Amino acid sequence: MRPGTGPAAPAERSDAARNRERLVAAARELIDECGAEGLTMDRLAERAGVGKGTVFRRFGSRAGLMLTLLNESEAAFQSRFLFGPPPLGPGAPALDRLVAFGTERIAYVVAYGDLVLAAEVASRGRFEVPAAALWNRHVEMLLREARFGSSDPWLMAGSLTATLDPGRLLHLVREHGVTSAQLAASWRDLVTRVVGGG
Amino acid sequence: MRPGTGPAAPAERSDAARNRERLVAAARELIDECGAEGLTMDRLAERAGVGKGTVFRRFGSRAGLMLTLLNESEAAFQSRFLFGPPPLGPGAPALDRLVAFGTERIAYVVAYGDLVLAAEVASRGRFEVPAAALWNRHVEMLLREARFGSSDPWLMAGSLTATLDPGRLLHLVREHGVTSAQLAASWRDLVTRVVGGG
DNA sequence: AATAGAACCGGACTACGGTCCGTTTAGTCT
DNA sequence: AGACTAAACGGACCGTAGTCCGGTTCTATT
Repeated sequence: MRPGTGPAAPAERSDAARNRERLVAAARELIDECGAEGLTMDRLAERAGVGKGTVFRRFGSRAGLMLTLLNESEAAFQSRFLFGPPPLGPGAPALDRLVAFGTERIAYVVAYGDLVLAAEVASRGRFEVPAAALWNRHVEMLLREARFGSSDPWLMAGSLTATLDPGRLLHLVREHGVTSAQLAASWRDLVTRVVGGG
Repeated sequence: MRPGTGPAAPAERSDAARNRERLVAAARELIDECGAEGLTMDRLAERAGVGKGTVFRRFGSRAGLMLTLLNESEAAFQSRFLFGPPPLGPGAPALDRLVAFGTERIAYVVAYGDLVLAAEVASRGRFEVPAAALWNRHVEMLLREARFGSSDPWLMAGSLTATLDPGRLLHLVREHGVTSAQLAASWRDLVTRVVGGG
């Protein structure tokens, strides 16, 4: 993905770089025009003027493509809760950070909607997304910091993040008219009880 | 699905009934032989000696088929927590019933594994499963009964049941070696804190 | 029993994600 | 420059879920 990341990254070939740019640009166009569900791998290949094999070489799968498209904003979100200002970033009490984490995640999911959904389709991949492991650990750390006693904090963190599942959140918003504010309030309530009850 | 269910159920034609039985039997055979992922709609049609269109007429989709196959055991589970003996059924304190509900659900999901997973693939269908709505209401009722104060009990019930997502549970069991007992303990801890903190 | 029409049947067809492998091309080394 | 190698390329190909429609079979009505 990012050349220069590893110690022995073998330098991306120029034609590959050109095609990657074309593909990403074409993908953004298609999503603007037809929505995320209108983006098929065949159409993308045709639009970008490359073969279908090239698309899969780049991104591995449709989910991988979506992940790439989300990469920027996803990375921004991560650095915000890892290094950013409180209450999301370090410096605030753990409970406040937990509440902020959920609130921001809800806003993120609601904003990017279909894209997030499409990124987690791969039946096997729904829990292999590297970001998911990071969130889990982050929440686990905050639980420990909040003196979360007894029981396995890692499992509890998984339960809490499961609550933020994009499919669920978007379903509630779109089919039941639930607002982001209500979701955030419910999250606050949940984590407050979980942390407070320890 | 079940003839005679509705007030004006137009009586299933005999050939349709015969084919339905053949299909269900063939589906069970195929799952025994190849596992749930080895059951394709084409193979099923061939095995049952009917056309592919017939399969889709009966079940609507692959997820619908899986739901049909699960129907019996699912119905048994439902009647157990609706009418069965305590602590799962009525008669026990709400918190005990909540704990029992999660424990039993976890056991159910781990037992039926792939089948449950296959039943909820349909991206749109993951929350349209009628049973899901029932569980949600059941948990909501128990929360209210436990004097769950402040915040929306329906949303909180949704959060709690999201925790029991089959994909998540099976991932933990299969990829991380978590046991049903650990999952049940985590669930007990979660609901205890949620109810206790109200 | 004959008839009409609804329900059912089958399998060809489409769209899609993903794989494969023979061909081409960008870098590198002499 | 010329040759060599590894990587990238492209599009034919596959398996799958789901749709469609012309032909067939059942059931109700008379």
